[in-house]
Amino acid sequence: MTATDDIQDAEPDIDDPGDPPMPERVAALIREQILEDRLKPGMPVRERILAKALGVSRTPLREALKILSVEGLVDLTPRRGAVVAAPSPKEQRELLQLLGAIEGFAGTLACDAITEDAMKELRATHYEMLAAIMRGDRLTYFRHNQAIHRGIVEATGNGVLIAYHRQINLRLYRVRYVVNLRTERWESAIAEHEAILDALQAGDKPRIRTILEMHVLAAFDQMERDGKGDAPPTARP
Amino acid sequence: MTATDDIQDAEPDIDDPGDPPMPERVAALIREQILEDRLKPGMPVRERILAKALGVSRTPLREALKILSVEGLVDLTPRRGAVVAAPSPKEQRELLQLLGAIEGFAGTLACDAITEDAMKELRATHYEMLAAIMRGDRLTYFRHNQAIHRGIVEATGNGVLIAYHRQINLRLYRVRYVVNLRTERWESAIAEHEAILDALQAGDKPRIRTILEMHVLAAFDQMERDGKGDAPPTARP
DNA sequence: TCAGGGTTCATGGTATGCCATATGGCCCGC
DNA sequence: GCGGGCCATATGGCATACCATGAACCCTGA
Repeated sequence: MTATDDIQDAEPDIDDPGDPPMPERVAALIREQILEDRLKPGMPVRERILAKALGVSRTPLREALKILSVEGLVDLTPRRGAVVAAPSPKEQRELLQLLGAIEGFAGTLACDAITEDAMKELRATHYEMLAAIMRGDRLTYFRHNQAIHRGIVEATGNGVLIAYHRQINLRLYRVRYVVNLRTERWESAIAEHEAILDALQAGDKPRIRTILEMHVLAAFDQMERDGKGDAPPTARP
Repeated sequence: MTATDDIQDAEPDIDDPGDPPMPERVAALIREQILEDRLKPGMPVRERILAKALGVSRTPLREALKILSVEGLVDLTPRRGAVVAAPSPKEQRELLQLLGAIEGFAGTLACDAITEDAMKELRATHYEMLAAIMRGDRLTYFRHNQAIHRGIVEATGNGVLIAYHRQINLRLYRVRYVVNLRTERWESAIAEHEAILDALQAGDKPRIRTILEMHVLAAFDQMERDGKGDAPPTARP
């Protein structure tokens, strides 16, 4: 199955001249395909074919690829085109470390900046997450889990922090998704989340920072131990 | 003076088909122009003119602009083209906060990871920085200052961390340059640097983190107090 | 003289065509 | 029979041409 077969049945064209520039719209579409795992890591992205599939020319598509390249979602090698980025375990761990550091720092800022309402919303999301666990709905659990982390960062009101957190999260989305799906450490994850929210409410900055920095890596190291069961890269020529 | 007048006397063309792809080379050139303040914040970047000045077509130039846009060095508005990014004071502070957070975290990692040689090299650079101060050579001081911070991050061996640190630093380069040129707090900056290196050698993680997180913001708040004397944006029609 | 509208020009956006190169298959020679 | 080199083809890279849109300027009428 080629990269294009996966995307063939997407919107045939996107000629809607809405506000956002076309390259960014194209980038968003490809991003989506990557996140949904329809474009799998290591899979080559063929310009002509994908451009035709999306109903755009090669020019905006190439610009979209440049965007995704800087974002770290695709690897652009000089004369060999673009392949969906397949972070090595080492790189995954580095990204998770950075993610943890950013969230930890955001936590300390959020201790001062978070509003009552936002705090309540986080608690509410936490309960929804618990509900999803009860139902064994791993996808919903994952979504709420992400929402909580995102919520903490957004509570800082630091737009730059939010943007970079989002970007790094994108690069890890697939990994984290797989991890969250396979890992059985729900109980400890829940405990950590509760500790995070408590520390946030109490304004205990060192504590929330420590927990958040460790929390993200925990699931990864769990996976490493399991033997990183993951779909192999390099799908096909 | 237009954006192109500034760049007119650059290399007439860059047809050297070296390894790095042309859009990245073009991006590097524009980056350089921005960092050297020849392309000033708020200044529009005209595709055709700049492309001709650089001896390339519009296509790779546009791709370069997309790269720089994701990096945050230029702002790309839908039908109005690209302008050199002019971070607001708020955004500058947010970026500095994030930079401090990354360096602080890197410091804690470096406590464990740094080698003897790297440590000695940092000390050496520190002394070179002191020498530059003695001579009143602000530019050299600035370079060595940056080198020390970069060195700490690089000592972690975390490639992702290094890359993001570099990127954020680029977005702030001009600002930090101006700040370092105007500020008179050399003494306290030196003291902080010495404290950083001591903490690093002693492996005092909480201390190095605290210092680094504050250190970067200090100069900025100094500038804020001075009344952010900076070249005004929006240079020409 | 000033204001409004229309026209024109320049600029960014997109599509397409040509070129160089990398890859895969095939043929020839050992 | 197997291996290496050559050729064909497809792919990415760049340049260019065309199109649509935004802005500035001028002309005209009040």
